[in-house]
Amino acid sequence: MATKTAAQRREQARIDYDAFLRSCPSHQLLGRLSDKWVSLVIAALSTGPERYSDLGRRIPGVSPKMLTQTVRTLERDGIVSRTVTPSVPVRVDYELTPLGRSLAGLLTAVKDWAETHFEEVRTAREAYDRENPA
Amino acid sequence: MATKTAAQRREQARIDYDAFLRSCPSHQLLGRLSDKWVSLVIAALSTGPERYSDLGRRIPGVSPKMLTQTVRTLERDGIVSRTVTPSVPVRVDYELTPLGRSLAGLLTAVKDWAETHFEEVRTAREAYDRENPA
DNA sequence: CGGCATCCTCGGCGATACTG
DNA sequence: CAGTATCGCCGAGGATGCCG
Repeated sequence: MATKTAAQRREQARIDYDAFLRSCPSHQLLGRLSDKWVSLVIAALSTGPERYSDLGRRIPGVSPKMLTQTVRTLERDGIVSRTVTPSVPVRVDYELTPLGRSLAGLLTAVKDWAETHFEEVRTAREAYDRENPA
Repeated sequence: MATKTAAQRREQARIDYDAFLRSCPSHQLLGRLSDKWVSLVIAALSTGPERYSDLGRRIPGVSPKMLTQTVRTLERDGIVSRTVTPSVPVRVDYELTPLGRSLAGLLTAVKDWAETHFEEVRTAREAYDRENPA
């Protein structure tokens, strides 16, 4: 068939989107921040440096794998720094870089927003659920 | 065996985490915002009301399903409003509520941060990749 | 046009076990 | 202690088709 299917058109859109992402820094970083654990790790580090296992304990439900993965990408992006102390046993500390601290400030603002407006959201949800009974 | 395995301990942690989430509004909303499309939809609406299909076009790569899903939860949370004009064909407009607009301001701040600091991030990535080949 | 139900895939993530 | 390697599952999300 000569005419494109909806799927083909959307795939084209995906390609365009990738190109768009490559040329659009902000969306790239925005996407990174949308990761479930990223905000939690940054929040956990915003009060000061933390060891690997302490981090794991402060973020309930995270697996070692995801913790490492998250912390790695954040290190790569220059958001956190990783310090290895070659004692026995080894000790590894993670800490927000200045860059990371500036970002943490913004996330804190979002968190504060969530706290102040949660009541409104809850009310809105209840109203919505009342009007749209399952 | 009487002693708990690591998995059991983490599952317990998950349960604790769920309870924590239920009692901790900010993390609940934070989680919601971590959704990939949420920030994009809010960003797309921050410049003004938009029709359903226009939204879809302004957010490359989104499927109708996800667009609807995202926009629904945002409506439920009182972040966006949905206006149906029962003409033929139907016309549906989405718009940020005042609540949504206050949130959009914060997300814009994050976006601005991303734009200002993207160079630093890029540099950090290159340095990291140079030191950690493959 | 806008939207929902259904099916199906595919990769993210958790569990487990092993190393420096 | 701080990871890495491997496997397997499950559910988010894309494709498709049908309604108001």
